[in-house]
Amino acid sequence: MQRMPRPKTTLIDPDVQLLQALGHPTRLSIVRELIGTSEVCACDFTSCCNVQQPTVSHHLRILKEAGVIGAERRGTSIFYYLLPAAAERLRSLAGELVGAPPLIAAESLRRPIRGSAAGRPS
Amino acid sequence: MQRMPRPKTTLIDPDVQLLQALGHPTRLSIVRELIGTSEVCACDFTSCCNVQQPTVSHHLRILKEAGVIGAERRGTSIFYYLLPAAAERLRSLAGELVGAPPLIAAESLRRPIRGSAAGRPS
DNA sequence: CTGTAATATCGATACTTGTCAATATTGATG
DNA sequence: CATCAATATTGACAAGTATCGATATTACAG
Repeated sequence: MQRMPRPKTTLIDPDVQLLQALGHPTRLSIVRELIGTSEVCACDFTSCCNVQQPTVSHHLRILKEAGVIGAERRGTSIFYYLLPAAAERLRSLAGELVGAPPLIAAESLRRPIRGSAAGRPS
Repeated sequence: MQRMPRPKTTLIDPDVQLLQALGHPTRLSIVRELIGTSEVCACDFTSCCNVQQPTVSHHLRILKEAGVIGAERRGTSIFYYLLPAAAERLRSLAGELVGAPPLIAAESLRRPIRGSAAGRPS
């Protein structure tokens, strides 16, 4: 049977893009190198991440397109820095995950929802 | 030329695992379905996410292994719920990204960091 | 204009992930 | 035990991603 080519998802959700950008060991290392510094030269990531220069360049582009980092050229070097908005967006996502527990919690006290007899871990 | 097989990265970093788990449109949809509810039956994700049952099952497993959701079986159904720890960990990551700005910020007020002419470090 | 240094892009390949059909497992019920 | 319903697992394939060598681009110095 012929398999239909899938509809192609075309990632546009910026939240997914942000999480995906951070969800790679090399890229998270890059980001962590940038924490607490004002900027880092692109050439410095080659050593810390154990990958070749084209790979570093590739990851930097992904981080930039996701809005995690910004870049500024100075001479032949390019310096990258963390964008504060990235941390804000991540924090906002974390807040979203918490939802609105207090009001719901009051309602759920009326009857045990998960585990009528057995309890579940909080 | 024969190309050496790469050393195999074997993802162990829990932060990367968390971010990767959330960094997929279907999985983020699943998570968002769970926000504000106490629990959702696995069967309900099939409709909301436009994928087949085995695919839902696969994503639920990934979310569970990343510590994002928990599960409880009741009869033949399995109910999933958000783990509060996931939001905590995400918030903590967001905080990490901010670094320690107050002390650094005071210092960086003395001179413009990314604007002025300067040689590259080290 | 030539050469050099830093970074980006291209092209190929290996690895990883997402998806579904088919099948297995689990739990309830008669 | 037979059967049904819900979920998980398996197996195969498509699509995506990561990586690197080679090469192009960009900026600068002479």
